[in-house]
Amino acid sequence: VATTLTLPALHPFSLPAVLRSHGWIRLAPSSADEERSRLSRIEGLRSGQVVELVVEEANGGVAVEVSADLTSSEEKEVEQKVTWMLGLNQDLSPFYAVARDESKLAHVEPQAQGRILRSPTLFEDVVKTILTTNTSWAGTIRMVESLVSQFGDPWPGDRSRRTFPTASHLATLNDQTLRSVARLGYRSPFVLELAQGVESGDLDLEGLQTTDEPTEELRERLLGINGVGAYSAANLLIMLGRYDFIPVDSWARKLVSHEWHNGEPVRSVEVEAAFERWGRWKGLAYWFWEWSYLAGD
DNA sequence: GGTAGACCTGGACGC
DNA sequence: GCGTCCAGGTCTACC
Repeated sequence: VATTLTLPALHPFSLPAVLRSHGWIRLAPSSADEERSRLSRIEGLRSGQVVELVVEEANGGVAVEVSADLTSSEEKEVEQKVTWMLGLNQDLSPFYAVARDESKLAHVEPQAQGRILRSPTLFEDVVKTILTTNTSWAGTIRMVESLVSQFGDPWPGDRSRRTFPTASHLATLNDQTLRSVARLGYRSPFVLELAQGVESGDLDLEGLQTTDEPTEELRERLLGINGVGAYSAANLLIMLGRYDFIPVDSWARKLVSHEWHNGEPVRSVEVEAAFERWGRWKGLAYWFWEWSYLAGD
């Protein structure tokens, strides 16, 4: 460890809660220990330097151990990336205020749930989201791992560990390579087109992290990406801190079906309707709901 | 504006 | 062994 940065977090904060927020932590180049108390990730900086970041909870915020000495601008970049990934500055108190009176959500505040793990760039999250569609979770893990191991930049400390590939690198590939090497199947042209759009500047994904435009317009932009449909757009909006839509997939339908419809099949309208009363917190209420199906009732 | 059918891939299942 | 199905959907072509 050459550099240690400490970053504050808005209270309440729990690193394990963020790392458990969904499966993202299991996708390369991120990983965690068994207890989900420690995040490790290989990250490429704008300077070209590739580092390992190890994040642990400390003093109500986090301590970030970096494998190399950093310039001040590199330090700032790491701070920004980790802050975004973990949502350190997210204020969820309005959500907690409405969640207190709902027994199925009463756990969120005491357990500091509500932050959802993000990738450092929206580009990476869009790619990963596209790679969750119409496949099994094992398939998603495999496809992401292929992209990283084939097209990521190696970390000098252990060259078998690599960064998530940049848009500019992926943009140079062709459809056949993504199919035959990374085994992305029909998703290959989606990922390629996305990378090329970002690389050319036609698609300003990273600007969406901070835009204040209405959620509906943001959603339309996301839907404009080939390969991103209703589910993916809702998923990405949640990562952007907009909770007005529910990412309805087969899993969501199963949960809602067992929660309120006796296990009978439900459509997406039923899923949406079930959380309508949560307004702008709809997506979070869905995400952190204490499902009876999972509790084994 | 709503809905069949096709779509890569690999693992699970039936026979 | 081999065919079929389908998994944390989306696009296109039609109504």
